[in-house]
Amino acid sequence: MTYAEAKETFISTWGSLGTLWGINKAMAQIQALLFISPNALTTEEIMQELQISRGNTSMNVRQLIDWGIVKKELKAGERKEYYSTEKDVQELARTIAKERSRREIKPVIKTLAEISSVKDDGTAHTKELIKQTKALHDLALTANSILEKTVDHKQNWISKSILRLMK
Amino acid sequence: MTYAEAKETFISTWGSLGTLWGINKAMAQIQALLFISPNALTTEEIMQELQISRGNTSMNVRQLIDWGIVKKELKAGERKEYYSTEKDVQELARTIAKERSRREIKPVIKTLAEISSVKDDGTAHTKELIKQTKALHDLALTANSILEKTVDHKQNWISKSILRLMK
DNA sequence: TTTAATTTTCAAAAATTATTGAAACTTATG
DNA sequence: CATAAGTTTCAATAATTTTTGAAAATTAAA
Repeated sequence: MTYAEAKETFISTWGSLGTLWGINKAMAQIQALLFISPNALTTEEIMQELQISRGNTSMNVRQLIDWGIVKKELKAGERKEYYSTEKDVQELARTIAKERSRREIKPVIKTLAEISSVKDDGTAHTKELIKQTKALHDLALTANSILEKTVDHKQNWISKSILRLMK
Repeated sequence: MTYAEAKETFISTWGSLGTLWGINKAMAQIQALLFISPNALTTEEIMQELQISRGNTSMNVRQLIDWGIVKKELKAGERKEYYSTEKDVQELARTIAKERSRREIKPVIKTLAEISSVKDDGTAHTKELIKQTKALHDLALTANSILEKTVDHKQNWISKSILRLMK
């Protein structure tokens, strides 16, 4: 496999994985490109490499910045903006986990709490709804708590010790 | 909140969450409906409750069956098929984790292994590609391993002991 | 200021993904 | 076997999401 092939495969694989997990392809591919690039890139370079429009690049870079995954870099004496992504995989995972928790999981937990406290009118339907949404609420709380602990844990999350504990 | 409102909110919330995570809305909503239903439902009932077509129902129920989340039930003396979903949230989480690992994570790990073993031609670009995809490969392997351990672990995954260990 | 480089916005177009519904298929029953 | 109940398939259509590109906005330098 040549460098060019490896690069293309990586960017396209990352794009597809993103799509599968509800992240748009351009956004995932921009992140992939920055992730393997030794230096920060300009809008022009991103457009060129991924063959996407200026508007698309601008919007998706902004989203990546909103997610806290990409940073703007300004070079002395240059007008253009340069973009770079978080290079440390663990920090990257932490940031993504934190954001998905904040944006998606926490709001669902709140909704589940409301739903599961619906007044019990004694019917089987209502009883089942309460039982099941309570169980889901519990699971979501615990899973989210682990996610958050993981996120705070500065060193070696996904540590060998946890793995050992689970064997 | 009345039962009807709670039910509607649950189904619609679950559908939206699914969409956000790359699962189609109808599929997520069918699962949600079965999840809070005290008894197994027929195609007709699902269509009726969710206001979706027969074809849509058929295809998405099939997908849920493929994922191992929904089971067909046959009632003695009845021609119709009844569908029910896994009711235990932990078992549900395990099944979903296992499937996403098998379908999505493992193939990516394989690709990352291939990419990261590209021949090092000494350029900065190649060196960075190798370094970064290796790191990602490592992370994915560890994360997937935890997922698998979790899945095998019959009792109390996401257990209090792990939580305690991480505090 | 004025000009020019660069980024952002957003309506329109394109691409993708989901849904419908009717025909084809399957299978249990009289 | 013939019929009817029920399920699946899939081409056409609809809905949604993404992308484009040019105009507007912003900002740095002349």
